[in-house]
Amino acid sequence: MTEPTAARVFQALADSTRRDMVERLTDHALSVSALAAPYDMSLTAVGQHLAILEAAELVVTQKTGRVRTCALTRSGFDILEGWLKARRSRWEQHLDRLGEILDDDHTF
Amino acid sequence: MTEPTAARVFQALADSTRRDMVERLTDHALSVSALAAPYDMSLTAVGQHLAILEAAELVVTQKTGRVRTCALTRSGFDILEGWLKARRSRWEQHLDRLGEILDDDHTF
DNA sequence: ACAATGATCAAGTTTTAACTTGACTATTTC
DNA sequence: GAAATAGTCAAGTTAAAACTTGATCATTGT
Repeated sequence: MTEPTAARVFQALADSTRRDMVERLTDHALSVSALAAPYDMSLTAVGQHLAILEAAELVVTQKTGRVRTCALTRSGFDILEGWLKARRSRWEQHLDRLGEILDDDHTF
Repeated sequence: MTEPTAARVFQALADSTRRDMVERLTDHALSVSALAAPYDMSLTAVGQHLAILEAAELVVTQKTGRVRTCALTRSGFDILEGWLKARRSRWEQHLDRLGEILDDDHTF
């Protein structure tokens, strides 16, 4: 619902449990309980993580009967990629100037 | 140095001040004071943010005299891109299965 | 019908991250 | 060599995430 800014996506992926959820959802969709199974935390907590992943548009869910099924969705990842590409292209325009200041070959 | 895992990079970029710092460093290298100038916080706080960006290998710094110059560096961004690409490619192998469960065209 | 399952809500606690203060060091500049 | 500038350190506070507990609800299986 809320707009999936880069802020939301980075915040969502900053947590290791949520990154692991994304990891596991990469292979197959899962119910909330199935998603929760490996973690040593309450189902409520998992639901809270899920809400954050949904707000970041990394995950979509759909409730059928009493089961909510969770799957990855594209938009959050697209935002991430867009953010990266934007910075990569701006960086390339300024190589020269940075080179003058830091003659470190790791310089972005 | 600490290894720049995806965890560190996402955590670093989860904070809006740090994202803004990256934003500003995209155009030109800056001293710590210059970097701190726009923010309504102590120089110490800025130094702490900087340390996090360095640990994530998004920024490199170099002290010459009493001035520390900060510039973007490649590795953190490469890790981010690698993480994204890895998930994109694994996702493509499972389109079919997800399609069965959620017939939502937003499905990742 | 009733028990079990899957999930959700409101309201608290705990843990972690962000930020502050005050003192201190090293380099310049006057 | 004194004063201003640039940055750093240790230790504390504040604010924000992460997580819990104890209900509650709707759906499904017996």
